[in-house]
Amino acid sequence: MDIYEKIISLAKRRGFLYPSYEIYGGEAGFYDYGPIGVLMKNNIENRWRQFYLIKERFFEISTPVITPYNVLKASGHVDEFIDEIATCQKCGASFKIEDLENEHCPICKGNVEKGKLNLMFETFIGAKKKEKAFLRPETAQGIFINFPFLYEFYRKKLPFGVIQIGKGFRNEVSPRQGVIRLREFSMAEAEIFFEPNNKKHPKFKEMENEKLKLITEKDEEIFISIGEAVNKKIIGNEALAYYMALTKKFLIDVGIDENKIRFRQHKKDELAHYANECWDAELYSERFGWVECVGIADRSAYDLKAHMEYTGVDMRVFKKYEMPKKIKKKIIKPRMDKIGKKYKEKTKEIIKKLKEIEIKEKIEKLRIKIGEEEIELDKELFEIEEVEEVISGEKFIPHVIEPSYGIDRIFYFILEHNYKEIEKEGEKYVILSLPASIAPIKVGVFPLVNKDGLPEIAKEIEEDLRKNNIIAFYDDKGSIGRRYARMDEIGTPFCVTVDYQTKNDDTVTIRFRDTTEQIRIDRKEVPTWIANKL
RNA sequence: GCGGGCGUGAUCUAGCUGGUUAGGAUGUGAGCCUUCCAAGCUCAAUGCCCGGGUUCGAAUCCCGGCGCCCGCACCA
Repeated sequence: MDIYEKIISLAKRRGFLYPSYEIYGGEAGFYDYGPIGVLMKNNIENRWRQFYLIKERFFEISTPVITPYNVLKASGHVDEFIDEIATCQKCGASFKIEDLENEHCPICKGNVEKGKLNLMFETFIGAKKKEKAFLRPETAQGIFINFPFLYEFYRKKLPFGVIQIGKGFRNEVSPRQGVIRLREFSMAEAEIFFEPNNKKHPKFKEMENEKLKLITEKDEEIFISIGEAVNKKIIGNEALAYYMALTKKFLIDVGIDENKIRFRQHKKDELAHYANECWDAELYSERFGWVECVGIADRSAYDLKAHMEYTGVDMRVFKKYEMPKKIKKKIIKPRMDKIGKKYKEKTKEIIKKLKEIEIKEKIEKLRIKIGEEEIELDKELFEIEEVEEVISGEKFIPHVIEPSYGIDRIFYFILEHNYKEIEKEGEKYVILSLPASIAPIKVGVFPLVNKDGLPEIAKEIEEDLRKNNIIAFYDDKGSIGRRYARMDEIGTPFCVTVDYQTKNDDTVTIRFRDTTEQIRIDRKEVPTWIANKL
């Protein structure tokens, strides 16, 4: 059995993960989180909030999974997600149609069959009059389309960030490798809006010495501080670099092995349609090699611009100059009475066109195009006037930096990186060395033996811990060693044991998962002691 | 999606050249025992992925589906 098989087996046996719909034969690309798995997944997401909501001061929103057609048409997903593919009927190989030179398979010259590959799940809104829709392929669009509200909420100041944790859906061609490639998955995304020419982060100074292992676009591997990487223009801007370093900190915090993290830059041809620079945090698996778990992308103005063009809603922000600029310019003042009389219903269109024309020199005649028709305006139909205009600022579409985390993959890697097998009296013994903050169950509470009032005291302690919002687990089955082993296997960091000494001096032992060492403390201090370790 | 391998209680597996009640280990439950690391004893529950075919008879052979794994393709 290799590490992946061991983990999947453990995960199923101990209630972390179950294959979805198993009694119906299973469904590829879907996994259920069991009782222990949900506790751990929630802990990962809450640690993520600790970083982004608490420390970065971003607010979280929650938007629908079902997304109308137009939204994803505008964002480019409808066109970019539905690939035209060709499949060879002879050898079975598939190609993108644009890679095909003629109607024959480039490998075996067999005939090809053309078809569509739809990566988004389709659905419909409404029972009678059906509007086409999709399950969202990313949570980000929900944030972008709320930009005008959010900009108002943040009192019209850049930069600001908005986060969302939720489900995303991609109808993968062939999902495999368990929770690594799912059709329905959890993602945690932050969208941070910047002025296009000022992608600096206020806390960059604190982070600039953080070192990252980078694989650049040219496939060079370097170990470099983010400060230096930005200086040398290896990473495009401070904001990207900051969130890369923050991502590393987060991953280590939730239990990822520091030596198994690297950041790989997307090459030009693998960039998503919306991104102009992207770094993936990749984690190393003994089974799968390096796997992308976080994408940190500079999406530029792509999304806001797309929604603005599609809906006509202004997604621009206004920035005041420090000193208002005064400029002189010539404008066209149309003689409305004359134009109206001459062109009647076309007047509106003509005025609109005139506003777009820039005047530099004196002119006698104006030529404009309305549809196919060319119209010439004589000089008695307009006047040229020189005016002084005060411009107090400018409007622009903000740029977006987006760290996007695949929660399920991180979940798997935490298990893999913390899975330890040791020998204990000749037998295989499994310990999951999860960080206390991530551990599904925080503390096991046991009576040393099942008599003489010890179980009652242990139950009181468990109750006491739960009153303090600590997930504690009471167990009196089997021997004490077996109970410790059960807790070690699901990563419970501490076990409290009530013994005969407890009856004399009201102290209990606390046993540490990774060292099996024990200390003795007053039983009343147990909840506070545990809480301080989480 | 194509090709190959595989599918036995919750887990790991024996059986698979067709033939009694499908065997073991781990785990689980009940009870006994037990003064700190998967001890022991007694008892119990839980299984041949689904469907069709061949046959007197299928876990076993054949076909289809589903799932898992590997390779190719795909992974915005």
